[in-house]
Amino acid sequence: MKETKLCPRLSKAMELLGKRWTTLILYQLLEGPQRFNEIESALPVSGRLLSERLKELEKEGIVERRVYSEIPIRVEYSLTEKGVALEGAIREIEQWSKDWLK
Amino acid sequence: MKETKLCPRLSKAMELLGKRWTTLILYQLLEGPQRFNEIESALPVSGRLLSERLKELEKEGIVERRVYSEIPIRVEYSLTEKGVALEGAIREIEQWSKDWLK
DNA sequence: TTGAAAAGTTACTTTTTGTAACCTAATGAA
DNA sequence: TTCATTAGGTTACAAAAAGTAACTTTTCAA
Repeated sequence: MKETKLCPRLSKAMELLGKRWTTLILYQLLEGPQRFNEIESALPVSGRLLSERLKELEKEGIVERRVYSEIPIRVEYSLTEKGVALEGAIREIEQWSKDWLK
Repeated sequence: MKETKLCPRLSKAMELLGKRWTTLILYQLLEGPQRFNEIESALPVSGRLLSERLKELEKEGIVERRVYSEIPIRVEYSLTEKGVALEGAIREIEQWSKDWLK
């Protein structure tokens, strides 16, 4: 990879948000905490990638994973404060898509 | 690919913006019209992908390509009205990255 | 004893990316 | 004349990421 004059934080942000499915997963979580299968059903993403993305987002402190030891087990994902802070950006994209696409 | 209840326009928006480099290229073009090599130097993206992305963005009416028949040839890329309309979203991401990353 | 549900994981194939070399045309230097 | 440079790409090939489907584990209910 080349060197760049680009702001490293924006660059990092785009490495996260610019990954396939990531922003749609966050959009989905804006609705409130959701279980793995709920997210999987709401989006055309496979379990493999959903699992991978949620792990990345958890590692970055954007999403929180909470396990409820019920039977059968229940796992809920929700946005952290850092994740909720992305709502403005996501809503802007949503609005743009309404104004300018098709 | 599975069926989904997801808004097809947001989905389409993320298919575009969620592609690697796309948003950084648009961010770069917010500075004003720029030549191919300028963009290539500003970002850690290769000529192959820059060319591919610019073509996609042009096809979507987000970026405009203008050729000046000088010697050597000059080609400038700029945002269309549709492209400029993304500024709000991009600035939100930029601000979030400043507030929350590292 | 068979089946179902939740939350993943594994194995394998297809697409995308990354990297580097190459192309064309014009100009200018040695 | 031959070589090098500039601009704006394209090609070929290897490496990484994504898509798909089958499989796993635990627990309970039929």
